[in-house]
Amino acid sequence: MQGYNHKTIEKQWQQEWDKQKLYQTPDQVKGKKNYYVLVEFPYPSGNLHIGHWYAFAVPDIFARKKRMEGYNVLFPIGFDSFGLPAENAAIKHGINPKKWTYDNIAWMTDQIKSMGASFDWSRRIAASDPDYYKWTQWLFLKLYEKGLAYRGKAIVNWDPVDKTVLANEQVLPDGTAERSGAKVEKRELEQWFFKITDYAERLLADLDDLKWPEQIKDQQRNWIGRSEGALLKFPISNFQFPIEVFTTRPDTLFGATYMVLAPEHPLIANLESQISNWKEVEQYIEKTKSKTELQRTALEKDKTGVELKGVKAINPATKEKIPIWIADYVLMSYGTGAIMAVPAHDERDFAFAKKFKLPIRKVIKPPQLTGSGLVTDATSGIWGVVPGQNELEADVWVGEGTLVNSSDFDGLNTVEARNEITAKFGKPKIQYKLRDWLISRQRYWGAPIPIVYDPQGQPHPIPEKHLPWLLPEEVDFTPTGEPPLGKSKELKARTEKIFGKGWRSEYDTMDTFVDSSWYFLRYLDSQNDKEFSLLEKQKLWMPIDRYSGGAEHTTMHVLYSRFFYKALFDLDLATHKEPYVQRFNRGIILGEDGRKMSKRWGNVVDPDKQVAEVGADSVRMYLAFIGPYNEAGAYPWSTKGLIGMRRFLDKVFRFSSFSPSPLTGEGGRRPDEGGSSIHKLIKRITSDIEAFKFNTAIAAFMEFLNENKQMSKENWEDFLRLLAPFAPHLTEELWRQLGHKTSIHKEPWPKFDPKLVKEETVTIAVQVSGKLRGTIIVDAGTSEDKVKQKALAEANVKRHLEGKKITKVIFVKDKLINFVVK
RNA sequence: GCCCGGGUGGUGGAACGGUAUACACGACAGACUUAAAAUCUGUUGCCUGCAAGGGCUUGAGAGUUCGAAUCUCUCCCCGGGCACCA
Repeated sequence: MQGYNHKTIEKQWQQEWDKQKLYQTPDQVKGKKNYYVLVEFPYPSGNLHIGHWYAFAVPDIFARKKRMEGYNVLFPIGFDSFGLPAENAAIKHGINPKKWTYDNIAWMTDQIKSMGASFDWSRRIAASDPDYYKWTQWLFLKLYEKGLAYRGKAIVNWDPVDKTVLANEQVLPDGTAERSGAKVEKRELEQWFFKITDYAERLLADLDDLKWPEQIKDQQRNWIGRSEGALLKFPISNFQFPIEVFTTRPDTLFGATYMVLAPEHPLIANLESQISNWKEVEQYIEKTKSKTELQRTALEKDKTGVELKGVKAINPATKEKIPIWIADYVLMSYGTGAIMAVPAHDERDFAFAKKFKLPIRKVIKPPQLTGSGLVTDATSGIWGVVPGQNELEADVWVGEGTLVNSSDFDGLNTVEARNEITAKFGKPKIQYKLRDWLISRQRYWGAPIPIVYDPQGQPHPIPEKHLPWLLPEEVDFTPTGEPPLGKSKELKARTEKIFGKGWRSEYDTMDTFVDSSWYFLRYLDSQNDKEFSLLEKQKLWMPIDRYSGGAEHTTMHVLYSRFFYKALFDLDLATHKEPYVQRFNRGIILGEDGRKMSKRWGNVVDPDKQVAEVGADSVRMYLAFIGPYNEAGAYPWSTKGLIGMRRFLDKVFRFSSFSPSPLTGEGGRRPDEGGSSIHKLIKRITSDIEAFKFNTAIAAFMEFLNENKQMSKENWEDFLRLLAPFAPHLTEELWRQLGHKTSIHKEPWPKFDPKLVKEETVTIAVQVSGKLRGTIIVDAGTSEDKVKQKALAEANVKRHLEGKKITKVIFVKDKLINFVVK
């Protein structure tokens, strides 16, 4: 028997750790600093995926190492257990979503426990527990009081066959419903929003101080999408209200030759009596409504639009009357829903102007042409295209330059002109792409929004004493057009009993991103039924030291939870400005064929099966070895590689059996004579784990074992301590075999002696004109002169220096010597 | 189109501007075995040479430097995010 029996070992030690409550984390331990390691809590989909292992078992290495270093480490776990799949299972198979969810949680809990991760299960939470969502509702009410939760109209996807609202993912690219196949319509419904846009500036500015990977910060910046520009007003002839536009290029105002309104723009209806082609306009608006967001944007450059005939706008700078169009390339949801079109300096406006033969006027001279003498004359046909003659080849210049055809502003550069034109014709405005967070879901399996409506339809918050506002249990899921909660007799009776006849509860539930926006605070005080998370406890743990999760959550979950936390901070319900000190996005594990794991490809790796074959320690370590964990790469699974890792652990196991028994003193190992090598290993492992570079740490273990055929008991014990976070079961077993009565996981992290880390001898590269011609071995710290002497004595170096003159010698201590020759 | 990452052996990947290809997988050869598996040992970037050695090599091309996978510029390709955002 060459290998070890992982089945017995792993089960035995997991039970033992559980019995000893080894990973239960007290709020405070005297003399220990608190350290919070967080992984995103999983959705209880029903079965553990290899990705879950990657997400939990690898950061566990880090958590364990921190614990051994003497920190009081919180490494909690829970379930993000509200959401659509439970409800789909209910509709499809008639299973109760609650039963489905909690069965999954029970099953997955066992699966997660098989990892041997050091989670503190005593703090476990589940978003769908009334104990939990009570506080989700309570926090909603806090935001509502603060004016950060409001009701507004929003357009939703409506399935006319199933008579239900669909999530965007349930609408196929061709605009039909995934389930019913019906053509999805748009409906405007009253929805609840969180005012995340109020925090746009802080969400953006505070990124600067975070020590996160720039990539993640950039993605958030992009998503927030800050633009500086101006609001400008264009009067409409014979009409009292002007059209207001947002533009980032007020400097091009003199080139605005027409205007475009989004088809949904409210002004259009007010202008009906003046519009001579109203029928055509109406048709266009109808057509726009029937398009899905995807269809509307998929058409890309092929622009459509209709002129509002009979009305004109006035360019405030040139006083010219310019036509007004409506077109769906202008979005109601950004800026003011209207634009001034400057076809000479905007590619979209240019394409539109060409198609509909609208005038193009150049007002910016590109810097390249300055002084070239090529183009100076506005009548030459190259500068400033006369209305009606825009078929002439004319290019778009969207860059900076010098103003022309702009009356008093001629000659100014675009940057100056932006300020001056804004000052004269409008006012500065900062615009964000970020929209308010729509949290209403016309769904069952979520936290009910704690709002009731009086008989007049006015919303009222549900008083705190009625929380949790329970999700009704017996609900009919047959899609009928009525929201599931609207069909609950119990909910109706409950509402009327508490609030009075004619009152009704809100039927929508909250987006699950609300649940996950504060879960990390509940772990700190998971049993508290008086507070969502005691501030005193938050002070002990927040902010989170390391947060590791999927790259797909960068712009949604991470941004939402930052917003939530900031809002709580403003309400004195949180202790810091930012929740996460460090955030890492992990990569993904691909199938053995290099494709994304999918039933379709038959390349799904089942972790349970792998664990049964080679054990949890091998799976953990293989995943840690597959690539750098601090980069969000995509790594293909390799069963051969996994077996290779098992081979390494078997080697560790066999190595141990040669060690001297503390009882008998027998064993084939001599005391380590060098004594320094383990110190180098300690140094490497320590810094690699800290940097989340588990792959190179494991390589270091392998090298060490390859190089050291024998080892002192002390060094061997240090080796096991270092390996303990990676292979917690095997190291525990070997540790106990050495006679120790307490767990290796309670051992202190080995320390290295800086003096012993230094190499005694070093290999120095000898180069001639930058090319390697030999190596010499010298004592560390040998002076330039001595190295030079020895290097020049090398035969091969001599040969290359033959007949050449050394013009320069570059010496890098303990590294290299380079003779530059002529 | 815009914003980020990347491009290194047959494969996953290592390399503070200083000996490129650590570690692992795979492959090949040998030992053990009746045999296979397992294990152990050795070889393994490419070209050339009996050997010592020499030449080439980090997507392509240029530049900076005594010295570049690493820094700069141009281009090509791959991945991720955003996208008619005015």
